[in-house]
Amino acid sequence: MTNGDIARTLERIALILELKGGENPFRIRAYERAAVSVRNMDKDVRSVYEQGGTKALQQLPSIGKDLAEKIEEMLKTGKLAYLKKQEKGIPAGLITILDIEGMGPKRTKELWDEFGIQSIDDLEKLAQSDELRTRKGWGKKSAEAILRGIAQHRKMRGRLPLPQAEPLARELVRSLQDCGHVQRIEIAGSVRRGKETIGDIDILATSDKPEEVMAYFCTLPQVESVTARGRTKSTVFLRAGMDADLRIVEEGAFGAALLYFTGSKDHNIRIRRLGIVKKRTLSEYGLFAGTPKKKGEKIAAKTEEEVYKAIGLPYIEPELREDTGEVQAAQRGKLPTLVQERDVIADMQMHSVFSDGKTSMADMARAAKARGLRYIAITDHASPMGMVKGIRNTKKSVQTYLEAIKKARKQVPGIRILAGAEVDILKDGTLYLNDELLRQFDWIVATVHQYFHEPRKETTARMIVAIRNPYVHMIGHPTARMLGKRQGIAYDMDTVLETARKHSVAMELNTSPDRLD
DNA sequence: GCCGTTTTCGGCCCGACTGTTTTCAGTCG
Ligand SMILES: Nc1nc2c(ncn2[C@H]2C[C@H](O)[C@@H](COP(=O)(O)OP(=O)(O)OP(=O)(O)O)O2)c(=O)[nH]1
Ligand SMILES: [Mg+2]
Ligand SMILES: [Mg+2]
Ligand SMILES: [Zn+2]
Repeated sequence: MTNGDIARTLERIALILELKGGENPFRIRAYERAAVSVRNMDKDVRSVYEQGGTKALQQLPSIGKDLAEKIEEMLKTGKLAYLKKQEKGIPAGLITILDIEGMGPKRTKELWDEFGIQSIDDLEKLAQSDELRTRKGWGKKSAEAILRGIAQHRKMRGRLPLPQAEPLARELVRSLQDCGHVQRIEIAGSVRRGKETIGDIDILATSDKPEEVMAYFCTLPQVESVTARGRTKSTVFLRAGMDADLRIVEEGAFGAALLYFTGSKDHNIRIRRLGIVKKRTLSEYGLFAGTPKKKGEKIAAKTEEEVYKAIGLPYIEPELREDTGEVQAAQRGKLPTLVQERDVIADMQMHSVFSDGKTSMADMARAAKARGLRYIAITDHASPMGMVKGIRNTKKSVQTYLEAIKKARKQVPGIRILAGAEVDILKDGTLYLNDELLRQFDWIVATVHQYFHEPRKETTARMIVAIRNPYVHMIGHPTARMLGKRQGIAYDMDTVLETARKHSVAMELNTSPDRLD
């Protein structure tokens, strides 16, 4: 079980407890929080457990004694008796109904109890029939909303990788700017936080004519259907197969609203609790004295910095706002400095037309020089896989490649060009190129391109063998994952990182949009 | 179920939109 598997199991427990009803909502929330915590954690839960047992698990945020034991059971057996027990009597399809917009646990349970629906298809038939309307509280519009929700669900593409979602968000912003009544406008939510995958697009704006902008938003050509439309907030379903939310606020509350709408939800809750401690209330409208019911004067709202400052925190970068310890770090003045684009002084992973690249070595060197990079490494593929063009495991092939690099150096003076290669790590951890060939390079990037599903222990050993190879300088795209397509390979990351540190081998932070590895 | 400048019990974020509601529950951000 990976962190993701554990998170999904905890989430499932939360959903089932909600569906059954009568459960303490805060207990349900505890399962949800734990799921988010495990999913966002930079540590591998299995490694934590193997090193420190349930005691160590309990040190993890939102994991206490009970959940530590449940996680232990999951890691040991791959199953969880508690979930099995709770699941009894709950049809599997029932939980999928919760994916329909507007169908929460209460309404789903009601229709299950009253009409015996067990799946989205059952729900659809019910909403199309006259039967539903016989029940108090379920009118014509309710049935329509259900059918709309089901139609959206069937076209929904699920969480999209950031590089696919961000252009959609930018396009929406451009469209809204054309409306003429938009003053400020920002992308918020998970896109602004730079999350790897995006559930929906969130946009915040100010306007002199909010109603008109909302009407404009809901009738954009990108919009397939409208889920909710109010004065300050609307939700639409895009033809692209994803939701978009627009929030419009007063100029004077833009900072507080941006803070709220950027999230994450758990970050919001964390900083709102800091407010409560000081007898203050934080919402998207600002930081106020008093409680929600007895709200006093406004203390801060204009900018995010101002709001953070008023609750005693320095500005926290959106990328850090996941409630993974950033608030505590901020309180202690220990926030990390994030890498900026201007920090990049070299490109150590570049593919030319010699393998799967689209550009010549010389053209890339020129472009790098123009961007002010100090040096680059050409790292064409060296892979045994037939379909990958590139460097072969022969003296002649390597010679041809190195000569091409030499030629590029002559063509583009004024930037250092390292002779590198991205060499496949074979099943046993050895490299595709033999040592005699490897030693002719300046820079060796070792990467996994096959045998993705080997057992964890073997993969850990395989990575260690690769790192110990004296010719290897860097492990490229360390987990080999592809966002939305392929899970990363599983190994004991802590042990591998420790080995890499010991041997001074770099771990690449691969920023290819579909890897973010 | 978790957690602690409210420390081991008693809280747990705050507000918008929808529908059929005569006063608010459910769902969602
Ligand atoms: N205070 C508070 N804020 C919330 C809550 N739910 C959502 N938000 C805020 C923070 C979120 O980042 C923002 C947008 O909500 P989304 O549901 O779109 O979440 P987000 O964009 O973070 O992730 P996503 O990729 O869309 O799943 O709204 C909540 O329950 N409480
Ligand atoms: Mg979102
Ligand atoms: Mg949203
Ligand atoms: Zn690769």
